[in-house]
Amino acid sequence: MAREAVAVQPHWKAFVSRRRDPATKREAILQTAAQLFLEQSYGRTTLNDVAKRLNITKPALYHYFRSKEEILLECYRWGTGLIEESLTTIAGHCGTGLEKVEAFIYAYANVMTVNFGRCVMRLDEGDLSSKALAEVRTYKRKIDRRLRSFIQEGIEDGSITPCDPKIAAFAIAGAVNWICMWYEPEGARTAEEIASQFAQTLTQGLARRGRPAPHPNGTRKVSNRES
Amino acid sequence: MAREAVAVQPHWKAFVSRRRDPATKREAILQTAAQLFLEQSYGRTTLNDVAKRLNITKPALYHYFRSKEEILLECYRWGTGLIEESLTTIAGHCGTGLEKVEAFIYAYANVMTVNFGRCVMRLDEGDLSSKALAEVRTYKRKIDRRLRSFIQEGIEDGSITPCDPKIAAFAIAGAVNWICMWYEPEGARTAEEIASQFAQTLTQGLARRGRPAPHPNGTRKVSNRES
Amino acid sequence: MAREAVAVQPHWKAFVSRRRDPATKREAILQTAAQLFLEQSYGRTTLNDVAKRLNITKPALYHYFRSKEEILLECYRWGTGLIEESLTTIAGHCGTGLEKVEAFIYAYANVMTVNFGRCVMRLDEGDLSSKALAEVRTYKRKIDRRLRSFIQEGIEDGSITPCDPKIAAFAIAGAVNWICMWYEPEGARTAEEIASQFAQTLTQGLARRGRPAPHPNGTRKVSNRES
Amino acid sequence: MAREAVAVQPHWKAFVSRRRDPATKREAILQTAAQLFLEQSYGRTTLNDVAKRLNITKPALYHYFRSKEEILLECYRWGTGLIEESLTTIAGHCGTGLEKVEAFIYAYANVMTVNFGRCVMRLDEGDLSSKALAEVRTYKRKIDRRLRSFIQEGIEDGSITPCDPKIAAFAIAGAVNWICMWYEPEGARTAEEIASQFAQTLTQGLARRGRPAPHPNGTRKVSNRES
DNA sequence: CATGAATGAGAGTTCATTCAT
DNA sequence: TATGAATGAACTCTCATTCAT
Repeated sequence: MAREAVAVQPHWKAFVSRRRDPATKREAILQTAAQLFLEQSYGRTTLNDVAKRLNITKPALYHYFRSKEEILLECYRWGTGLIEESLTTIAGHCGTGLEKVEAFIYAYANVMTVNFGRCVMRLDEGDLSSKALAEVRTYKRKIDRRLRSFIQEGIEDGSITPCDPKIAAFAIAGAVNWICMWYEPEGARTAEEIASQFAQTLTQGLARRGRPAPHPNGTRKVSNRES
Repeated sequence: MAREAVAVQPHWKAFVSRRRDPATKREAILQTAAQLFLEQSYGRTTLNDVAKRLNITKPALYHYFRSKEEILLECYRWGTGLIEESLTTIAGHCGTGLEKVEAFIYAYANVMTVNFGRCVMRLDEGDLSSKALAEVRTYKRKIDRRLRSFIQEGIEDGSITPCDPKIAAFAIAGAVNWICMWYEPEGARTAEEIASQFAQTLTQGLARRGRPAPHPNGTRKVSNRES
Repeated sequence: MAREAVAVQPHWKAFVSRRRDPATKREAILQTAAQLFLEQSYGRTTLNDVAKRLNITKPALYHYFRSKEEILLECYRWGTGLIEESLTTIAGHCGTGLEKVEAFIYAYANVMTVNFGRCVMRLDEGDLSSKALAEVRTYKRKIDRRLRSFIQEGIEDGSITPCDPKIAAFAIAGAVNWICMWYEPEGARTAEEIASQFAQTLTQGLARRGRPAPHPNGTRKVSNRES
Repeated sequence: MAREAVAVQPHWKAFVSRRRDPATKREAILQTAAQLFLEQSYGRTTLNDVAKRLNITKPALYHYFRSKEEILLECYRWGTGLIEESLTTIAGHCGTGLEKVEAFIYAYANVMTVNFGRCVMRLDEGDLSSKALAEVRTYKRKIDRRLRSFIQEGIEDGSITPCDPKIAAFAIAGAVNWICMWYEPEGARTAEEIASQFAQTLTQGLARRGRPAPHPNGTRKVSNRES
């Protein structure tokens, strides 16, 4: 993957020669910016930081992007693009609703471990202009709707326990989105391990199967749901 | 609760009289700041914004806080305080591990619907100085360990399916934390409804009980984990 | 006049004390800026130049004006204000059209010798935003219409030779506006001398009275107006 | 005239073929620059703007001109050249001083309707380096002296009313220079119409002939200058 | 105490100008 | 030759922070 290649060969190498593919340079800038945004927050990342890490000067960035915000927006676009891509693949595959949800969790979890994916969920939307915000919101809503539709399918085909698809989708999305907050590329678990464990936990639930659900007495308000 | 009172009586009223409890004023500032941080991001919120909304002047803020960052840090402290409080209550209660987890979800979900709680999870930690960051991280870690210990208890007392408590805790925490991203005080669902639905979904899982777990063949990457 | 007072006591003195009339300071800034705009052009005048000449710092200017352009616009407003003022006075006075035109020339010429007046005519309108430009244009058009109406009156009451009021107004306005280009406060002629000579030249014409006016017959370039 | 030809065939066409007279290209650049300087002011016109309108790249400009300022200076030179040209012609023609002044007005007015001429009078001299400024001032002074000498001649030969030639020259020059501010090539009046009307107004004056000059009593400040 | 005024440091952005190909 | 890429210098503007009253 290009991503890996770039990781191996640091981004600033894209700028050693003047005659290098501009698209490569553009991506190098985005990668670097995304990383810095995640490390220090968008607000504290200056264009100088970005430039310095790429061994170029600040105005050089303006050959590739019109403004700092455009860089931010492109990170969002790239990230949501990654997600949509896998969603489309999943939606096309046959399978029960539950299977689709599992596949969603798996794919999504993987995206959350790469910088662009993390940007989408971690960066503060308040830093986008209202126009850009609208665009990003549209992407996110599309993703959310997809997940809900999978759950709905599952309820209809009997693979998923009847529930409010909206809330269930939020729970799942939340769990998976959160990965971007604690995942560390150098950490003990691979992205795949995390992804499959998440699929397991969220679809099967925490409660032990084969015995009656426990009596939730004592827990103040938890709805009684046992048989 | 003070919080509710303040909501009814807007924060700036705390400053109408010179003879008002300084602690009240301090809290009013924090509440206002927290709200603005959530609305516009920390970076885009100026102390002028805060002051203006409170009908006071900027330097007046410096009577109550040493710096902008201190305000931010106090928001974090207040939010984590709310969480710890309920955790201690829960830990003291008897019950199975699963029950404790349920109670945790319920309590946590509620905290995520108030501004200070949302700040803890939504604001970008990159805006904290490294010292303050260390402090906040300590709080968060403590919360995370508590949740893991509940899960561990549950595994040991048989109420929870054997699993990696770390990952399970992340899944649950993620789902619940995410509430702060989409919850709207004026929305259709009350905080309590959300909380109990979440407890349900996360403990029981999505998959329908009483039938064999579905065959996830065909779904590209989902690891085959049953039988 | 305030203007004179300020000239005697240099503008930066307005800033020696922190507690000075803000309006005075605002005007001091405007005066200084106007002078610099005339000396170096708007584009080459930096806010630092303005600040330095006033012995204050750059951001202090932003206490009194929202932007550099606002300073420019205010110069225009002040200048056009001076003109309008005298126009209104003149219009009210009785007298033939020609007398009004003379009075106009006289008053206008005087305005062209003070900085704000010079700004109105010398600075490049291209440096105004389109909104501000519209405003300024409105002012200028009003002035122009006034002059034309005086000429029209004169034609009607017989004090002015029949002619196209539009062109005549342009000729007069041009001659007088141009003063701002060559007038030097320290120069040999006082503003009043200039003003009255102009009134003379423009109303009576260059040509010696008492002999027939020459024939400007349609001849394009140098008219051959023989013997 | 080259000027006309270029107007018909837009300037950028000069660059369609590589084998084109470099002088033609140089002029095309100047024409385009002059136009932009007049449209947007020198300060706001970037070399990119110029290049874009000519469909060439920015560094290409540097083949023909050493710097942006050189372009500006060349515009001035071209414009003053046009004026001098006609002045020499006029000076050579026999005729009274008044006739020469008329011819001057006529010729000058025409120059003020073409871009290079307008540049000379409209652009802010503050944008020139001091060296270039000195050069331009020399040109302008020469023109001014010429006009004054015509007036002086007229006074001596009796065709012009005795007056201060300096002031009179300023009045005339001002009126005519100002044309560059309001003249629009597409406007209702042709350059020639304007020119001859101006000659009329300025030489004959506004005041109606054949009756005594009016009594300017009542007009506040007008000096009483009649007998 | 509280405030209007002021500041220093730094951000994003622009642009004339020059390499390097 | 002619150009895309890069730069350095500068400018406007912002904001947390602190005097001075």
